[in-house]
Amino acid sequence: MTLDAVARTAGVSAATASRALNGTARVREDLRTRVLLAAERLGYIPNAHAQALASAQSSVVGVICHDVGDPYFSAIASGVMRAAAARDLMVMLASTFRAPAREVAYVSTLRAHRARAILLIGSGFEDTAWERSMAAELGPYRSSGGRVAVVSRHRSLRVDTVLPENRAGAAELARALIGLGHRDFAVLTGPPSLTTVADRLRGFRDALAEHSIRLAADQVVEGAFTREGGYAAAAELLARGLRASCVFAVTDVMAVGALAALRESGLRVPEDLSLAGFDDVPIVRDLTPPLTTVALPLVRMGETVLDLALREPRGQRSRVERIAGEVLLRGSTAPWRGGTAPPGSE
Amino acid sequence: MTLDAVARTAGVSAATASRALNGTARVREDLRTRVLLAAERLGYIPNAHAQALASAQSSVVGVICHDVGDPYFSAIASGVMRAAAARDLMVMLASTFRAPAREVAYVSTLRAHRARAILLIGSGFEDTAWERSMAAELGPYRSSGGRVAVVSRHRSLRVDTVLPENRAGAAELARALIGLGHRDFAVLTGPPSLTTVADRLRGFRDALAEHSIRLAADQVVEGAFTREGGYAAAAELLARGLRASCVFAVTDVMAVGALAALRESGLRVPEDLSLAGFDDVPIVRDLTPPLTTVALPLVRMGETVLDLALREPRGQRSRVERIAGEVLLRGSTAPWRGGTAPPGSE
DNA sequence: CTGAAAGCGCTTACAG
DNA sequence: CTGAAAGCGCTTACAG
Repeated sequence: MTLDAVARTAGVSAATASRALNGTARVREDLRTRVLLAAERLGYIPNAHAQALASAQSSVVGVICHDVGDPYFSAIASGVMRAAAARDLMVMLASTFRAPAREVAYVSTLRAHRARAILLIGSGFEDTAWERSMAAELGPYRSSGGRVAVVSRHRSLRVDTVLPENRAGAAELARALIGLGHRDFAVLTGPPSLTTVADRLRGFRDALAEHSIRLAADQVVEGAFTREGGYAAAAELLARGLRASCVFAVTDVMAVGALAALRESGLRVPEDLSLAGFDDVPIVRDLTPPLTTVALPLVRMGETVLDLALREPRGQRSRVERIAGEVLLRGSTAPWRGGTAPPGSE
Repeated sequence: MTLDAVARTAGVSAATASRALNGTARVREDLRTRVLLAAERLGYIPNAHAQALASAQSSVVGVICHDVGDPYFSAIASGVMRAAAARDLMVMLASTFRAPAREVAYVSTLRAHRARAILLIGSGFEDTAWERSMAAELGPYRSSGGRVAVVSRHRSLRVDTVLPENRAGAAELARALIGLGHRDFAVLTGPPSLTTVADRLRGFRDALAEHSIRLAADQVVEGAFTREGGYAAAAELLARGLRASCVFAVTDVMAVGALAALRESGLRVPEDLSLAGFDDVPIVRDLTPPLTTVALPLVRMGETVLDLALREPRGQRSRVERIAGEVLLRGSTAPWRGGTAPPGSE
């Protein structure tokens, strides 16, 4: 079924059929009707590739995340999908399974598909080699009209960014925890090359420093950015000898794993140990106890990043949409030792 | 950057350049090298649309699910992504947000994109009108070489299917629960037009009937297929007057909502009431108590459905890959009233 | 408003 | 093994 066939059975030229079907130009009413009818009758479906080739623009946007199976990305992706549907765009989704090289390769593939926009979800890497090759892909893409937007800080990419305030959020969380009376902390952290990890750790540390609290080196344990990573990190922390009354896992997903590990070792949360995460992925409010965390509006961030990518740029500068995190004190954190905490928090 | 430009700077014809780049035919070694070098130097990226148009085949597969934000779909999608990556295929993902009409529309769009395969994830609808329009899309697509595969039962679609044994799984769960001594059950169910809901409900009911247990009409409450749906359904059940010692939510996601509602009303799980779900989505083992459920290998199902779609069909018959569910008795279900249950289960 | 024609960037018989 | 040429199925100036 081609346009030509439709045109022929409608008794018009392909040009007219195209215009009638797409509404790109005025077409005499009766011709229009005939074309539409013919298309309907023949079950005509346009060839998106031919359209893209002829018009030099496609209706797909590319989204690259680390793993759709992770609730953080799945929530953001959900927001992107919603925004894409509203604009009649299709989404090409790629999971890198956390391999930076694959991320670059996917950008290249997305360029081949002439994606109207490319969205990088998920933390950037503080890795010069990676940045260089990523920039090498993104540069030509953008100068040929492609739009790029990212979620999270990507150091030198200079692209439109939806920027969760990781540092401020972690700092505020730390202050709230201090407000509960805690003075000894441990941190379960992720791969240090991820900007998200670096920022959260730094914010947390800075806020502790405000109160002259130091984070002992052996109380900071690194793990993979997954539930299993959180589990292993917590186990390692216990093996090293826990000297904290409160543990901060830099993501909720890690916190979930940590909770399991702590439980298995016989520790009660929050009675023996408080635990906090970051992100507020959908499930953590349903844990027992519900997890204290820094809430990010993940779905909205997904909508925003697509909007940002597609919105007409006004100048040279890349735009940054800051997203504040909201500290949610829930059941997984308790006042220290039965509550010597001051009433007003902080 | 076009193929022609590469060919020209390499001093060969476009045909040769194409063959060298794609490895589709033998090319004299020195020419091949020159082409590859030229492409590299020019930063050549092929136009996937032109390739698809000229070769009449694309390298994308389409996936339609209800909502990527839901852990069930996100896990399956993760499996699809992995399988797609292994085959160097890109995935076009669509979320219908549970609107059947949108599902049909997406199939049409995917046809326009000449997707090599279309995967329908998520339950079918027992709705004749829907089936008719879906079949009207799928038929022409398949006879023009498109592959289709689905997860879950889609009544009359006659396509390759990854079929979780919902009925058998729910029946086995019921037997295990009866084995714990329970005799009074309530069910939190989803939209009855979904085949998944119908099958699970039926399997559960049938197994109860084997033991002459009837499910009272007012103890079966319908809710949306979401956490909120489960929450509301549980609340409604309580409002009607709970007369069960064990509640079965037809999906884990609903069970999570139900657990919250039960808790809020002051009921303890499993001391006052046992609760079970279905699917074993990643989080439920981390709930407190961990949820009893029927485990489905979701990620593997995602891999399987893509493999199935792409595997060369051998005959006319559609293939069915049955997936057994494994009953996992965890902490959310307890023996009835302190355990009159027989030792061996069942 | 309508149509003939060129062109989008590739691939692939078809000759050589 | 290599190249000239046709063709994939559209869109869109350009005339009329």
